[in-house]
Amino acid sequence: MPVPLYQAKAEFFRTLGHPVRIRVLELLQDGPRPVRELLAEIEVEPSNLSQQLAVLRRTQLVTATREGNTVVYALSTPDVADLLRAARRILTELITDQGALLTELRAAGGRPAR
Amino acid sequence: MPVPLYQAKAEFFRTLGHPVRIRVLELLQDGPRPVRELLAEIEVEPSNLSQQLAVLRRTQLVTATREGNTVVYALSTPDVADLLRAARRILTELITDQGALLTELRAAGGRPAR
DNA sequence: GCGACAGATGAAGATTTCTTCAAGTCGTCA
DNA sequence: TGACGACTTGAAGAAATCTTCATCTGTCGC
Repeated sequence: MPVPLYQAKAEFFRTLGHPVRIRVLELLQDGPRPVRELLAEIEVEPSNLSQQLAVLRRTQLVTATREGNTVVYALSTPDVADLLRAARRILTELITDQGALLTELRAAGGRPAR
Repeated sequence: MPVPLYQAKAEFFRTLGHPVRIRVLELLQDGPRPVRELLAEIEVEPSNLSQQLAVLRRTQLVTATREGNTVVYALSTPDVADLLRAARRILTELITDQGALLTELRAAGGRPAR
């Protein structure tokens, strides 16, 4: 094993661990988009967006194609969408659980635990 | 929106972005385990493992229960396993694609691209 | 109560990752 | 050809994350 698998996984998740990168991936779920459009929807400076796109390119999560004047980005595999869906599911669950716990605590008249 | 959703997602993925934490989650997929066992399977100092477990606890991905002498950790939801599976799928695909590309390049007699 | 484990926590220096700014590349159109 | 628009790249300071070490808490057996 050249690079331990669990380390590759960790790196992979770290790639997803950035708000701008997540937004890009979510936007690309609906199909390819030129940088210009990404830029219009994400509040960030062009050079910063470019840096984040570079990270996504390096890890092969997206592909970039020059089309004349502009550059179009796309997900390199639709599996990414599955992953984001799975993440959303967990996140939703964690958040509602937290909410439920909070409600329970308040109902019990308790002060914040611990 | 208190915390933008895409930021919560990013934080969530960042939590997964550490080799030790990934290994812990994978070990816990097969069921709850005491720290002692985790420590035996992961090469890391006790205090470091503890730090990483604390991160996982903070994000509610795992739960800890004291059982007399030892502390037992468990996944807080089986969805985590799904997520890891989805990640594994993408990773496998990316890696085989890379491998295929490499083979292709070599077959074409090319020197390493770029 | 004491001593010995099993873990957790706090703090600080070492690393990584982010953001930003200046400069660079590649097309397009006059 | 030259100027401009659309991105990209490199570099450096700022900020977040890691690792490690010393210390602390909770259990058990004596």
